Amino acid sequence: MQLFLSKFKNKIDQKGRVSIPSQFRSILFQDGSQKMFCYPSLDAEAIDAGGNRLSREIYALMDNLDPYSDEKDYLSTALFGLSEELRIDSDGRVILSDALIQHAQISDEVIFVGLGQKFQIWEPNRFSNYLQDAQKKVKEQRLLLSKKSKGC
Amino acid sequence: MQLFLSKFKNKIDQKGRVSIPSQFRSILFQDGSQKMFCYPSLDAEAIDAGGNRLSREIYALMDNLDPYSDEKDYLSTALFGLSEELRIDSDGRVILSDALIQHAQISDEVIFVGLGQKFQIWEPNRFSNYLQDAQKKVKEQRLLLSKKSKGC
DNA sequence: AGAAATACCATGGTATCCCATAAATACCCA
DNA sequence: TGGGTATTTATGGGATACCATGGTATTTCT
Repeated sequence: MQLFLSKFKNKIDQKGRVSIPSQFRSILFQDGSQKMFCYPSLDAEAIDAGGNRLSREIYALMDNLDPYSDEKDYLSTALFGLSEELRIDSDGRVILSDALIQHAQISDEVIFVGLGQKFQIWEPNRFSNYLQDAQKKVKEQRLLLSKKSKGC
Repeated sequence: MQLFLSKFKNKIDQKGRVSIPSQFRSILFQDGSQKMFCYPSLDAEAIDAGGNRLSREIYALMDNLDPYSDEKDYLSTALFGLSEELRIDSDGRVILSDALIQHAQISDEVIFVGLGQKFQIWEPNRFSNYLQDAQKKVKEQRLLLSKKSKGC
């Protein structure tokens, strides 16, 4: 099973096209789709994206919820209502929708960030801010882990 | 199980290629991958690297976290987003990414340092400084210990 | 017809492959 | 054991393939 790893900065051209990094593209093609499944991140100013595995995961998540709960209504709106399957053109590019671009505050450059099962698309400056927070969190987390292991 | 041991100094050529020491390379190939898994060291100006065993260790760490928590988002960004699997070419060389080079302040030479399960890649001067500090600390630690033992 | 989406083509830069060389190491056999 | 030969290894360079990106032409839909 291939994972989305590392990060790549790519440009958006005047037609709104942006190349999917070839490493990510080959993973998408592997699980059969010529599409990129994506939706606005629930808790970040970014776009969540992936292939068939991600969309199946989302479907499964919905199935497990109480059919008549507010939670389900909310999630299905937030995820299904706003999710899209972008066609990947013959040169490996997609065109992000206005809604996605607005959510992530993207202008003319984006960063693709691998998160294992999925990846995110960020406006570069916003991402570097988020990354700083993330690194801080990791160091704290690592302290926790080392304390645990020391626990005599 | 083979361990990464000893240290080796190698050059980075004009194309950015650097040979992985053959001893390390053969260990990497042993566990099946033609890739070198690596990421910026959390607490040093160096690159942490290894093979499949190391990457599996990292992935396992992620699997233990609640899939939809902020914590997991942060960690997967910092770990997956900053990790890379560098392809090892037919001559046993890799090309370090700009991000890794910048983190470790590398110019045209590097030192590979074996750490058992993994190894690190350092800019030579930084490594010798680090080594001196480490040795100093060991001596201080020893003085402390001997004082304590006298105290009884 | 006009606008947007799609297919197709061109290009510069970079990664990858392949080969050459020199130094170091391992090997072998008298 | 010593001396010479073969193999491995690090490194450099040329040729090729790939990739991100920009542009033009063609199709599609309203």
